[in-house]
Amino acid sequence: MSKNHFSCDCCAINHQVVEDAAAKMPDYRLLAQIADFYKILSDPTRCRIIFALLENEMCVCDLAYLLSMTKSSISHQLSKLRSAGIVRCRREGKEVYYCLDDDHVSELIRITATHIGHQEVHHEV
Amino acid sequence: MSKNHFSCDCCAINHQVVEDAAAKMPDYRLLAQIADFYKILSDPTRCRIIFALLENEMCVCDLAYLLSMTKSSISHQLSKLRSAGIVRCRREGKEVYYCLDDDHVSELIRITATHIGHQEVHHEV
DNA sequence: TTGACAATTGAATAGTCATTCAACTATAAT
DNA sequence: ATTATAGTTGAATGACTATTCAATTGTCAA
Repeated sequence: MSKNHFSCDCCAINHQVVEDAAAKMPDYRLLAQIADFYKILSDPTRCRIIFALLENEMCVCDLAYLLSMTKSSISHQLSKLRSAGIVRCRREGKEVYYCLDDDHVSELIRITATHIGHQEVHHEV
Repeated sequence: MSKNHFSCDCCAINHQVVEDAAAKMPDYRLLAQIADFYKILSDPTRCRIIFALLENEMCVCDLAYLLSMTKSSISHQLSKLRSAGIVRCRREGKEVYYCLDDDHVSELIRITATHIGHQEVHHEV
């Protein structure tokens, strides 16, 4: 994606402002983690899974049926959500039940939904 | 990306839970907007731009210098942030200055940074 | 007008990623 | 053991996207 992050093709114009911003900029590792976190939430299927699990745990079949998708693709996405620590699972017989594992995420997604929902009311997007 | 969202390869197991989730699921249009919103935040360059603009407005040169990237790539990303309503700009002579246009976003990204920061080490953001 | 610099833009490239498909594991029931 | 269902997994495919490159616009100064 990036070949060269270490050169720009110009000079800064407002040196003090740039210095201040540089001093407060989080290190790149944390920044990449933040972006990765948002990347997990940036897919409609994963968002729908999170919404589905807000109230109750569900097995893969339930989610596949609810979202009209194959078990395979649901399972792939659940795997990513699990790696990100957003859901966890438990096996019960043949079924594997998934639930949210991070209150922060449901909080965030509720805030965002409300925000965008309110935006819609005033000026349609 | 998706060829067919209208069929699953199984039946639901917990019908009541699925029905409840279906009743509370936001419509797909809102869900896609939520995912799109997160997609904007899911790129490290765009996250860095947002952090850079938390305190002061900056022109494209400043940002390019600060982030060690070309003006062109910064401009491309600013264009996306602008379409998403996250930044706005004003021209002053030859320069174009950008600033954040959405308190909600800076709030969200601060929350997330704190959350992730606390998860691993005690970074202050 | 000319030259220089700031910024934008479109096309091309290379990398990423969601879904599909097929093969596989795990569990339960007969 | 065999069969059926739930779920996982890896590879392939098609779509998407960040950066690069080249060309262009806008503004200022000489």
